[in-house]
Amino acid sequence: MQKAAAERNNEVFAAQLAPVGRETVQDRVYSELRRALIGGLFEPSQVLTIRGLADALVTSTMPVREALGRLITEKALEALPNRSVRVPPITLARIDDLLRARILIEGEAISLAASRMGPRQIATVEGLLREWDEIRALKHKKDVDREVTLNQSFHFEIYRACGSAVLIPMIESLWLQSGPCIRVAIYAFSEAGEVDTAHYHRSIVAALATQDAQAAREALVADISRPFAFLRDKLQSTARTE
Amino acid sequence: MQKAAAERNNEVFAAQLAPVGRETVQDRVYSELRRALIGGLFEPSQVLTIRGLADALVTSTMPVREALGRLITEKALEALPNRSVRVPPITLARIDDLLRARILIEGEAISLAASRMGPRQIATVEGLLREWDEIRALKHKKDVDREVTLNQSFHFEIYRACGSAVLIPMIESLWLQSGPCIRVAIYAFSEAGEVDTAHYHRSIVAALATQDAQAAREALVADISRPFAFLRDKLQSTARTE
DNA sequence: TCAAAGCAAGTGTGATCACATATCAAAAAT
DNA sequence: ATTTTTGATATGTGATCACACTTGCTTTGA
Repeated sequence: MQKAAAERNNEVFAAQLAPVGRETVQDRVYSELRRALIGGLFEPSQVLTIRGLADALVTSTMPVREALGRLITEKALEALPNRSVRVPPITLARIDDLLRARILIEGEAISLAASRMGPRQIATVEGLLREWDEIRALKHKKDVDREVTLNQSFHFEIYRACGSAVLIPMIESLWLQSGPCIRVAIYAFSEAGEVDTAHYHRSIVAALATQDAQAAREALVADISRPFAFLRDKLQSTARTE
Repeated sequence: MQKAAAERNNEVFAAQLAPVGRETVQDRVYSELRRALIGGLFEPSQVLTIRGLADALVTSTMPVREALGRLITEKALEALPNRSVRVPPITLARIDDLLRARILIEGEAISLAASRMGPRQIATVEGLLREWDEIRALKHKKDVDREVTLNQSFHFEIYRACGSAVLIPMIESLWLQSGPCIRVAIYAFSEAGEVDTAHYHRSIVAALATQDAQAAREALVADISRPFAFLRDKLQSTARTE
């Protein structure tokens, strides 16, 4: 029986075929909504409807409602008593709460990663840094989508190295929750004259290269604290404008 | 318009009617599965089927499949490539991973709670401690379900006081993931002659009463580490027996 | 003129059906 | 006797429908 299976596998391997995968529609909807949320494509407090999203994504309601349910349990979306769902509004208490949790968990993750990243992984994140420099040199602005994606790749490439199957999903949940806030902060940055984001990332990489866990943690804290602090100020000054 | 609403409210309040609530079937299924998972009613590696659960819970498949999807995103259940779902198996790496995350996050939560719990909340958890003593004095054993519930109430009564809407759902997810493991540990305890669990809880309460965050954190770490260490030893000695 | 009732469109929830795939045991072939 | 094939059963996924509830606007009545 095992011999037969091995033979069949050889047929496949000989032909150099890659596994085709079986992603469901629900998975695609879920991924798409995640991407939109982390990228801040939805406004805080925006209400989402099942049929509206199903139309926009060109599917039926079924995959959408299940994806929404999953996002609600991750606190990426919020179920109102009306049974409608919206992206959670930004409050001062919430951004402080989110930042504290991110410092705690992402700090621990990068601290673990510091002693586990080989030259191979260091090189990968350095590559991402260079890519960042390139797109910044070329275009002057407005490629914030690309920047958000690159930032995400940079951080998660590091977190993945921490080797914890428990912490990583939690960090993903935290990013999902801070996504809508962060986008607001990014816009605030670009209209306030941007500070050099890459600088923070470079000091993170420097700390990782020398396996200095404490320095890496501190550099990371500085990196993620900045947009939150910015957003906090902005929120306090505008007071109530909705 | 507001006046009219107020009048209607007065009618209701006069009659002393409580809001009736609108819990959906899906919510009930979800809660029930959560309870079962945290209580360790499912075996690690056990496969769950939608139709099987729907029959057991006397509903249709629809609420069950959505509840399962939510539990999968919380890592309380695991989606196999077959598209079937099972409760995650126990491995040494996983219990170490879970324990580390729980120490990190629950430690932070209790540390925050230490400075926020008033005499009111302290009294509540002391009440839970007394309740524990009572059921231990009466029955000699085998009320492990009651004990599990009481343990859960004790911890979450404290965590709720930390005031973080971000950390608490994460802790719930961690309990969901460690539930199946813990039950194994509890059985191991009862056959190995039980150590006094209440002792650890009492030192937690003592630390909280004096608002000593560091002591509370240490006592908590000792409390939650114990079953994991026990389970770890058991797993290593039995080596492979499945 | 304004509040209350009524009506209509929109929305979430749960049930049921159709279909593709997985699983497993029995039968057939080597 | 072992392996392959085959067929029956079980299971997850997505579509569609019926129903209840919400919401906002229009109409009615004072």
